[in-house]
Formats: sequence, structure tokens, C-alpha cells
Amino acid sequence: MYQQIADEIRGQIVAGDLEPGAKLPTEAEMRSAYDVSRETVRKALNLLVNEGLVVSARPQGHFVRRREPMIFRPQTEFRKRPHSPEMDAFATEHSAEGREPRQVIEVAIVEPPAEVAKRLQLKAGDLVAIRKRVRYLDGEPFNINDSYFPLDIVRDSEIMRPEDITRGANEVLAELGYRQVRALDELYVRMPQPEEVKRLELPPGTPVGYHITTGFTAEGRPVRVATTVLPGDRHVISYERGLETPGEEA
Amino acid sequence: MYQQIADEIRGQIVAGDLEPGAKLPTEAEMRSAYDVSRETVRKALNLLVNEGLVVSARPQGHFVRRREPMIFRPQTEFRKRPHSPEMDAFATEHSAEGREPRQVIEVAIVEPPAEVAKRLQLKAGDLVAIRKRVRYLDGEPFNINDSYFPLDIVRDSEIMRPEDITRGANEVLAELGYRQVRALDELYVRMPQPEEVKRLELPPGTPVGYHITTGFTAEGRPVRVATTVLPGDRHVISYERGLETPGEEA
DNA sequence: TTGCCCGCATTGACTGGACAATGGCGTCAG
DNA sequence: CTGACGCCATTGTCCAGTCAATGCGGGCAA
Repeated sequence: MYQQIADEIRGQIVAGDLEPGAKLPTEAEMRSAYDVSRETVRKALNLLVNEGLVVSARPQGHFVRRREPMIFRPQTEFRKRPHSPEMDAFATEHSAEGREPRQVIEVAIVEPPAEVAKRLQLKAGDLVAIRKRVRYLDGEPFNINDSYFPLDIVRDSEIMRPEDITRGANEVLAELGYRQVRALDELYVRMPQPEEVKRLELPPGTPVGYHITTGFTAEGRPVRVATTVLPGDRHVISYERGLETPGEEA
Repeated sequence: MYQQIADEIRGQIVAGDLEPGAKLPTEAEMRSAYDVSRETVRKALNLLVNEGLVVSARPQGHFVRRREPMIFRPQTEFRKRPHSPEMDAFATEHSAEGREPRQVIEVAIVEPPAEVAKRLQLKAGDLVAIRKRVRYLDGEPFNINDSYFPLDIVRDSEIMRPEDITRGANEVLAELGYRQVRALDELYVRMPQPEEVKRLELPPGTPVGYHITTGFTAEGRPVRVATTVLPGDRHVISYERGLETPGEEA
């Protein structure tokens, strides 16, 4: 029965009868409209909230959720910065859309999590340098980006300083003799962990993409692992590929 | 308070104290353990269900959710089939992992949805051929893959027949004179629509990746749009890239 | 031994009620 | 006119209880 209520409202949302930002009837109104108890109405609303269609703003009511994703291009991070050299890759990508970027950088030396150690082919006890970044757009948290480097190759380099690296960390790695020529990308789709919910201020019903890039040198050594947590409501992941002709084999 | 209960159980799950498949305490047990009402316990469980950590099997109880993703490689769909030619790209990719693939194909001529028409650069009223596929693995639905082709270039071709195309629809397109040399991939992360929940038998708390590929010929004409709905609990999206050196510009 | 049926534990759905928290808005005082 | 205060509509949290649905497993009959 609460499913039916949810279905009806969901229908109005997808049909456009209720536009993004529109206010839904209050619980009391729906209660009398459908002649059910308040808890039943709330269950219907809870469904829609968990589907990411509705947000609740106490005590204003429930509203149809707005959605304005930005474009995330993993490839762009490796292109030459076309414009203002004082902006890093992130700023360049998004400032064009008229929003103000900002990022908070933290640097540390840690034992890497297992999934990172595996991809960097480290032995137990090996340490890594980690650059943790939370990126903001117009003051709102946008994504979390953590880059891991084997400690022995970045020790004392610019990468250890908690400041923007204008020309990109990848260029610094190249200057150190570890130019990346190949990357393996993996993407998981899942619900966020509570810590991610807090750091990214995610409303309920917001899944995230968890993107892991491993960068390799020409010799095949992995020298960088970057993980990005991408809130689904703020991102489109986009990339371009050339296609192999079916005659050749990789 | 129900948050605290959820936190505690979540902690046990991520710490590994509760292994995948393990049975949680019953609602009654938790009710007396925490000395709260049943509704409060259920609210905590509902949180975990929507986070994708727990599934409920009535009337057996609640269980820690299992997760065994398969690897999805958009690039592989363009490689020459290395092994058994009677399997299409999908079967080849997954049969190696010892599971039995199957797919149901449907072909139709329709007016394309707006997001497809836009990518195929069609005029209003232009029709497309659509190949709708639901793919199964070991009898379980795995993903939904719909491919759209401009009707004028595939009319009367093999693509209109609702059967497996062993050598791949892309090869057929190439034989028709429309070899694709470039593709644009977009990926959205969102919660599934009710229809997708039904077709893919998605448990609550399962987000999906919505993958749209547009294939272009050397002349720059889009000749194929493929959309794939990828349940987050069954997929890892994976691809490899060569990296441009920062000296050159794309 | 085999097969059927029913009980029972467990979760799902719904009700009615109570109190708390929040933020806007109107009112009132300075 | 301005600022502070308090009302109030609305959602959040929690409780106690009732009945329904489900599937396993034990008991009973053939």
C-alpha cells in the first residue's frame, strides 16, 4: 500500500508533473489524501528518498531532488594544461563551467591499505606517500581523491609538500624518471561508507563510483595508485577511446 | 539510537566479525539486547539494507550480503574473439570464469528515446533499430544491454534478426561500410528505476552504473549507441589506457 | 520409508500515539 | 526601522501492539 503511494509520486516525478525543486504534499496532507497512518506515508517517502528522487528539509517538507552532474574525465588529468598554469587539472576542467573550485590537500606517510599495496606490488611493511585531497566546487564538497606513491621514489620530492602542484603530480613523477605510459582503470559502483557520507555531505540515496587508477612506467612498474570517490549525483564519468580493428589482437 | 545499533552491526561487518552470508541476530534478540522497541531495531536494519550490506530473507532472518562482482570491460567488445567462435563477446568474457552465460535477444524498430536520438544526431521522427538484450549468468540476470542503430544503414541486415551475432554486431556494421574507429563512453551512477529492479532482480541498496557508448566511423558519423545497465553488486568496470605525454596536446 | 500438512519462528505491513528538533515567520519591544 | 523572541508547521524518533506472509522442519498418515 505504501508502495502504491510511492509509485504514484514517483510517476509524477518522472513524468515531470513534479519538477526538480518542487515541494511535495506534507505528510499530513498525504495522510488524509490516502487515508492511511502517518508511518505508512513516511515509509513511502523513505522509499523515494532512498531512490535518490526526493530530499527532506526539516521542517520545510519534502522536495523533488535536483541533479546537476559535472563531467569527470579521467583522461584529462594527463593532458597538457591548456590555459591558466596556476590552476591544476581539476580547476581547469571545471572553472570553465563558471563554478569556483577549491581543494584541501593533506600529505602523509602511511602503510597502504591492502588494495593499494596489491596494485603497487609492495611487500608487507613497505610505506607509501599519500596525497589526500577533498575537492570543492562553489564551497560544496565534490569528490575525494587520494593518490599513493611508493615512498622510495618520491621521498624529498615536491610530491611530499601539501600544496598544489601546478604542472601535475604525474609530471613530477616523470621528472623523477618514472614517466607513466599506461594506466589500468577500475570502477566500482556501490553505496557510500558512513565516513564518505560525512566528508562529501551526501544525501541519502546517493550511490558513489569508486575509481581506482594504477599508473605504469614503460618498464611496467606501477608507480602511482589514485582512488577517487565520485558521488553519483554530481558526476558523469566520460572517456574517449580509439577502437581496435577486429583484425588485430591485443 | 537506531543509528548506534546500525553502527555497531556495520562495524562488525566491515571488521569481518560477521562474514558474508552470516546470520544476524533476529529482531527479537536485538530488541532485548538493546532494550528498544521492535520498530527501532527494524529501522536500524533498514539502514543497513539500504546501504547494501544486509539482505533479509523472510522468514529466515537477516544476513550479511555476499558480493561477487564480475569484470566488465567495454574495450573487450571490440577485440577479435580469441576462442570459441560460437560464443559472442559476452560469453567469451565470462565463460572463462566457469559460469554459464545466456542471453535473451529482442529486436524492434522504434522511435529512439531523446538521449539516444541526440547522440545519433537524428531528426525528429527518424527511426532506429534496437537490439535489446538481457544477459544471464548461471540463470541470474546480470545486465541489460540495448544497442541502437540508425534504421537506414542496418535495414535488412543481420542485425535485424533476433539471434546471436557470433562475430559481433560491430563487425556487421563494418561489413556494411560503417566501421567504427572511435567511441565516446559516458557513465552515470544512480539508483535503479523500478523497472530495472524487476528485470535484474536487484536487492534493495543496489546502485547501478548506466553506461552509454556512442560509436563513430572515420567520417565522424555516429552509427551505434549502446546502453548498458550494470548492477553495482555484480560488476567491476575495467579498462586500460595508454597515456599521452604531457608535451603533446589532443 | 515416503509424502503431505500444519505449526511456528521470523520478517513485513500498518495503526495510533507521544515527544523532540528545526527553521521560518510574524510579533513585539527598543 | 531593526533586532530579538517565541509560536508553529513540519519532519525525526520512538514506542506498543496487531495481523499477514512465508518457508522450513517436524510430525503424522499412508
